[in-house]
Amino acid sequence: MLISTRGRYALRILIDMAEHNSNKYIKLKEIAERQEISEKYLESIVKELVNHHIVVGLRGKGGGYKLSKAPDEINVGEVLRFMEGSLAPVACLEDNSTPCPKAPFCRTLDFWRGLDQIIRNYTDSFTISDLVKTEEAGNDYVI
Amino acid sequence: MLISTRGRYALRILIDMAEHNSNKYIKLKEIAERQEISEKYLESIVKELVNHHIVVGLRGKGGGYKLSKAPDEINVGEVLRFMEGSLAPVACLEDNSTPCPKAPFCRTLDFWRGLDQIIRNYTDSFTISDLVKTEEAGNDYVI
DNA sequence: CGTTTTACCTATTATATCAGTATGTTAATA
DNA sequence: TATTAACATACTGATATAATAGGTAAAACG
Repeated sequence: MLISTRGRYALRILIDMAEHNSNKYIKLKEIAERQEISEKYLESIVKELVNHHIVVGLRGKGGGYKLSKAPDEINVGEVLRFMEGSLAPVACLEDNSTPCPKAPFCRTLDFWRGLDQIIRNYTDSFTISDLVKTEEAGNDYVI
Repeated sequence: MLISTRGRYALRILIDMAEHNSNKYIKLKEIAERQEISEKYLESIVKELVNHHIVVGLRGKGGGYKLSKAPDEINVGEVLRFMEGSLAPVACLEDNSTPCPKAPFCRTLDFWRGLDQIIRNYTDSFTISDLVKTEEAGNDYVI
């Protein structure tokens, strides 16, 4: 049931961009260094964020990436869903899945539907701005 | 985020046993035929159910497996958790995980904790008896 | 007693996905 | 025209999944 690095890193990229948001383009190299993730690997992840119009890229000097909308307009569930392909717990609940012939007799289908729904509701209730550091909240854990 | 066949098949085995519960031992071959799953593969799954005292086995003629407790005493979340190893969405929330040094600054930890919790609450709210066919409910889907 | 039956035990394997690396190309700026 | 940084494509090692194969132990039956 683990969320892969693609989904997790995508959130970290977006949070990083939201926290360093100055309307300028941010180099991927900067993000990679701050987040301690391979720049090359991040490229493949940012590519998807660009394809889904969550961020925009600009090439050349002074280029980089920036958010294409406000952090509170970027839905966490949506991002996770396209980065992971799906968040459904079983294949038959994924989009574009071929209808299961056993569905009419399936004892577990409603259980899985319910699980799928609560995951959907929960993840959809967050935006990137909900995950961004506010004041010094992040240090409350330190004694 | 997919639940593997081990978790799904385990539920199907338990539901099958609950529906054919006559206090007698049921041969794995029967279950394998009804569920259309390889008997050999089911063996490795039932083994875990035996280890966790959910079912008991008896060898020889007239042997097989039966539930070691009533269906309404078998918790779905518990079964899924030990069959899957864990249902946590991120490794740092799994049992016995080494503490993450970044936890104090992690922007996403609370989000993942919340997700883990709703999955836990939901799956723990079901028992096998909730999944068993009641009357002809399973055919309600058929027009 | 010995044959059948069925659970139990220990490898081995094909396939796919994950997580990343490597190398090169295009476009924007200075 | 050189530099910068995004964009594109191909490849790779490791790991997990979903099984299969082949055997051993114990309970019943005749």
